[in-house]
Amino acid sequence: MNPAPRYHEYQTTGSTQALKDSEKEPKEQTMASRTRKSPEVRRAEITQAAAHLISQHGYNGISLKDVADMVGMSQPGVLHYVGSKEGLLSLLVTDIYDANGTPEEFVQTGLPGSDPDHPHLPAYFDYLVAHNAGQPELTQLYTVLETEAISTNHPLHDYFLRRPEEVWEHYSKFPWALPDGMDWSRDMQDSVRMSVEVMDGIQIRLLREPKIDYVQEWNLFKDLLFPLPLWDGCR
Amino acid sequence: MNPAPRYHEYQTTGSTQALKDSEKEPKEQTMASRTRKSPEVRRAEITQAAAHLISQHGYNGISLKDVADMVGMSQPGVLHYVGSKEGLLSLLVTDIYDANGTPEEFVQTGLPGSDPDHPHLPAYFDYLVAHNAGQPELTQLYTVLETEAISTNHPLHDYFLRRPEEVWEHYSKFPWALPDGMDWSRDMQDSVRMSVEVMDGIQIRLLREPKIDYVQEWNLFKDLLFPLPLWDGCR
DNA sequence: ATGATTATCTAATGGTTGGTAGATATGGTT
DNA sequence: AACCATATCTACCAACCATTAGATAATCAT
Repeated sequence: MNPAPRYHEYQTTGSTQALKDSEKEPKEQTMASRTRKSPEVRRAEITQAAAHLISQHGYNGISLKDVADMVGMSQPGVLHYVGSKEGLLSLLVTDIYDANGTPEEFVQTGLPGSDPDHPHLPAYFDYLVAHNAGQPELTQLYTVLETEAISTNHPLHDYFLRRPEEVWEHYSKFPWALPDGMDWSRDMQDSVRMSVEVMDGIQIRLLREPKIDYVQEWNLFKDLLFPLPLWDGCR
Repeated sequence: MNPAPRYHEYQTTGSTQALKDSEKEPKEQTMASRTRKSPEVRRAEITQAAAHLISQHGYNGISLKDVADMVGMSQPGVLHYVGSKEGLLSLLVTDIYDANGTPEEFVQTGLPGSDPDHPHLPAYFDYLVAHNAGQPELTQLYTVLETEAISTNHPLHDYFLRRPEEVWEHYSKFPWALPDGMDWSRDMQDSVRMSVEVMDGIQIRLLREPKIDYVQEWNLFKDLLFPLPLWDGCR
């Protein structure tokens, strides 16, 4: 009994992993039947599993085996799609990037009570916060990665290092509506930077007890950063 | 040549580590001479090395070997002091804990212009921020750990989860001076929570380009969170 | 049906990891 | 000078890691 496994016999994975068994996909696999899916579907599954695992354990905290287990295939199976562990992260980032909206989307769409030609910065932040609040896992993923990327040899180190400058330049491309007498480059640099800091701070707080509401918390800060008498006509 | 190493021959460590060679201690070790130090000194060296490495790469991002290399001894040598990798983290935390001041220190010491019997919350935050700004490595260590501890199986997970409540209870023990008509429990809960969020947000931003000044940035927020007309007499 | 393509697998490799066992040498005490 | 306690080392281990090589089977086009 229990002979040396013949070549094409499948084996149940007996993991001693940091991953809790309850977290694994219930992909029972019904022994000896390979399920073959289209690359698009598989890539999506892998991305989703990676997002879930990395948002919880960080990039350094997971292995390709963890992802493979969750998606119900072997570790080299995953590697076939992502090329390397770093490839997994790249795939994840680019995938999320074009699946989520940027300011353009907001500017085109607009928000109730805002002039599409002259969007308001605080209104956009409202939109952004609501968007993030509705995707807690992705938001957590971002928070985890942005701190993990402190390490100079982390694949995303440079990306996050340059982030503030990139954010500012990106925002500067839009014709934001401002209170009378205010100048974008002169007066809004602090506001944008501080708003990002606030959101990062709230996102850390979101992971703690007792729970708070992202939107509600942001509104408290919004009243401070964009006070009503001044921004009355622009909110 | 290159015979099987005899038992008591020392060997130069040939690492293929994630740790840059330039980061290693220049402990040349002059071959075949064990340097024996007092446990207190060694423990301090280990703590310092761990703080440095973990603040940069996270707990998951380093190995005991990394610490050993930096401190100039073998990996089991380090293990002799910390017992396990988790023990290293415990040692680090408790060590930092009693090496750094808590609000008590401030309340006793006071600050220029503040009544020792009735300290002011914004004044304490000024002190705290200045303290943290002066210890960038420890501050970064805190930021890294608090996000890494998102993972439910991270040794510090529960600690950070409970942090907000603990902070509030701790602060609530002091006879803070408040503006007229204000009640600590009723009116200051938001301020305390938001201040912590702001500091966490700033500390993330500190790791990015272009550089900002912690104290200066905090002052911007302080003016918003503790506005002058109201807190005039308490700052 | 046949065959090409390729998604997926098993097996194996070289390296690192945290941790253990036991030898050795060092510094302080007698 | 002899000795003890222990700090530190070398050697070893089992587990895990990312990655490669090559076999196999599922799907699709013909």
